[in-house]
Amino acid sequence: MNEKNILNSILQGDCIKLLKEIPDNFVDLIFADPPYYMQTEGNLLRTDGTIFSGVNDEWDKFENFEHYDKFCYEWLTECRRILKPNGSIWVIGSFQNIYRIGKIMQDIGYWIINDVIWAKPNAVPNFAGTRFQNSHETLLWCAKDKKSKYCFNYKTMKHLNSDKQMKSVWDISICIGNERIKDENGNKVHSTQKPEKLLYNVILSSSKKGDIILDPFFGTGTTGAVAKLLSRNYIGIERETTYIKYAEERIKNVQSEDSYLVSNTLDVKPPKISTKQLIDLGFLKDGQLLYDKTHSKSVLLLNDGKVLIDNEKLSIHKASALLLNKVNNNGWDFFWCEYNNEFVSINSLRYLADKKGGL
Amino acid sequence: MNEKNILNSILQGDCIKLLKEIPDNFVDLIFADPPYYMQTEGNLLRTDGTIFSGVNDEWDKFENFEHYDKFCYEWLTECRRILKPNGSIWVIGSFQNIYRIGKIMQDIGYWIINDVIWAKPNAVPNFAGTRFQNSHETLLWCAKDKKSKYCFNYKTMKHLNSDKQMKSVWDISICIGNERIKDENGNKVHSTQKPEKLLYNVILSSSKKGDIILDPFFGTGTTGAVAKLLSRNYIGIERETTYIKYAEERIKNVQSEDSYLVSNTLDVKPPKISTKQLIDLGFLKDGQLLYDKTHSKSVLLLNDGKVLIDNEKLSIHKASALLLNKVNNNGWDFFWCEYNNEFVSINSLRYLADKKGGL
DNA sequence: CATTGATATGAATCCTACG
DNA sequence: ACGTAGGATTCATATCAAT
Repeated sequence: MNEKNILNSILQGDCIKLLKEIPDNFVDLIFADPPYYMQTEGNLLRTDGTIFSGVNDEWDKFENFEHYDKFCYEWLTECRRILKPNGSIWVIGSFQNIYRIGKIMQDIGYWIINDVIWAKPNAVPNFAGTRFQNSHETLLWCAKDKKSKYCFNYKTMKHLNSDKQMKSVWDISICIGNERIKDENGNKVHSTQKPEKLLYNVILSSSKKGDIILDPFFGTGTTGAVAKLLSRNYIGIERETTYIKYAEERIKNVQSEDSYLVSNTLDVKPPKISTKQLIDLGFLKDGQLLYDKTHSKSVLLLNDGKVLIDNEKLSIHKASALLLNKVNNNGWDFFWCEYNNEFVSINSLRYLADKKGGL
Repeated sequence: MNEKNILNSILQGDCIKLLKEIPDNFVDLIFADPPYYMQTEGNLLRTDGTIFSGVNDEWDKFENFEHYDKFCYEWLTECRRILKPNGSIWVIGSFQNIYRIGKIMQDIGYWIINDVIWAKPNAVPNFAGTRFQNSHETLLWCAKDKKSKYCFNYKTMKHLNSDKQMKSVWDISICIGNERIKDENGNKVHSTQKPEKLLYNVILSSSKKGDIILDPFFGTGTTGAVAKLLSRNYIGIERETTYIKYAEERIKNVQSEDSYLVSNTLDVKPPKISTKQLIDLGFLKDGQLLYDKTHSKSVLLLNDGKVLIDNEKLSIHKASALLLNKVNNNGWDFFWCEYNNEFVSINSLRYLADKKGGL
């Protein structure tokens, strides 16, 4: 398999067979929406007598749990091999299958980072009044192993959530309206198309611009469409010709965004430049005062980059924590100073130094 | 074991050993809050330097998944034996353990009715910003097997939810404030005490007044307290003397409610009396007219309890459906008639006939 | 054009007692 | 076990027709 040619393309054929052809440690992120093995029987009638058209596809039929487990064990094992050491994987499912999936993933060696609940405000009701309305699905987000340094764009997601850290429960509507792909007769092309907002959260939170994202159950290509939107690369695997046809047309029409969200600017680490280096480069001066943002407290900067406070020599971090009556704090955001007649944060001087290539 | 003496008491000792002593098909409902096997290491520090006091109890320690699985397989197997054929079981867990529990339950033969998400509006935040805030736990609600006629008080729960059918996602605050049991030093007695509102939903939805409820991990007795409140019987199993002491004191102080909720009045089936029987008993008369509630449409009642509409002889259900342009409908609620100079629903006549003991 | 109301539909383990 | 008849059940949203 040519490793470059498969980027941003859909491989047609059997999922496990094609996964086996992809090299080790190749992708940054995997999103998998496997068959749920729903085990429904007969028709479900609404109270008005119409038939509810749910999932009745051949691809969702298995003989029993044993066969389903074996299938999942195999594709999940291949996915783990393909995943880069610091990559991560999302798998979506419902109560019919997700407990089997989760147990298998833990056994294989995946490390669960979160289980995320997709809460649907407009889920299908329970027509017969026989149980609680099943109004959610579950996503498992896992690292390749416990030690892996997976990607999580914490600040980006916090920013998207009104500056509160994002929770493990996501309220997202099901895929309906214009977003739902229909054929020439107006029938839905895929019985389980996922909403783009769901993939938007998944991809934006756990990958970087330019990353490679694999979807082994590509369907009508929601993963590919959102990957392109967010300037990530995708690899799709899908068996059905019809799904592929609609997916390709759909992705072709997507325009890539270019925004601070796409680049995860909020989560990009600041340049690694120390206070000592800022002194050496002339952005700070030995003996000057550093202030808090309100200009009400000050400390003295020493020539080794530490600061003097209450006759103690401390790092900017410990000093700011002391002033805030905390144990730890980020001094880069706390301390401000005069620079070229402006009052700026010392953190901004790091970006300035980095930009000027003084290092 | 004396079967009557264990009602509304706490059995002290090893969970599996004590479960083995309980007879087959003995309880109506089980609520289980087993150890989660959290696998946490070291201390978690808040940014203010204080230590977050999570679960660090001996009872949550296991050597590995294999040991944990074996433990769960055993207590879940005993619970299934103890459950009445139409009984059901709730198990609560988090992502660390619930996937193992769910898979084991399916393998044993339990049939998942719902998985319910307990969404916590006031969950512990993620202090390190390394993942999504883990703001939910998962409950598995299962029948003894696929064919079992489990109890679900659909209308009661719908009533509690502003007359919309209750969803699989429940917003409930974690157990804090006065509800949280503290020792004489003000420290929490149990590290994972569950909120009573959670047990209230569990017990009210899936049991009847007077039922027997078993909790094999009784802790400080939330299940017992809510069972007593709702006039159900409980059996607790707990190893720790301290927990038992607080649980007994707590339950002693609970006053049983007596309300239509406790009795699940909304879900009590109406008396099984047919229209034919109502005619025979004199509550309805052959040849009289039945109307819709607005008195705008009428059908003729025949001597066999069926009605005449458009020259067709139909059951009250099919006739009402026809008038509503539906396939099925409940005729008892649809049709009204004159009775003792009052305009009443024919359903109310069933209750009247039942009350008068005419049958 | 704005508003109202009828209709359609979505990953669903969707009835029960009796003969 | 299986068929049959009786009886009990739906929420949010999009679309489109009607006013």
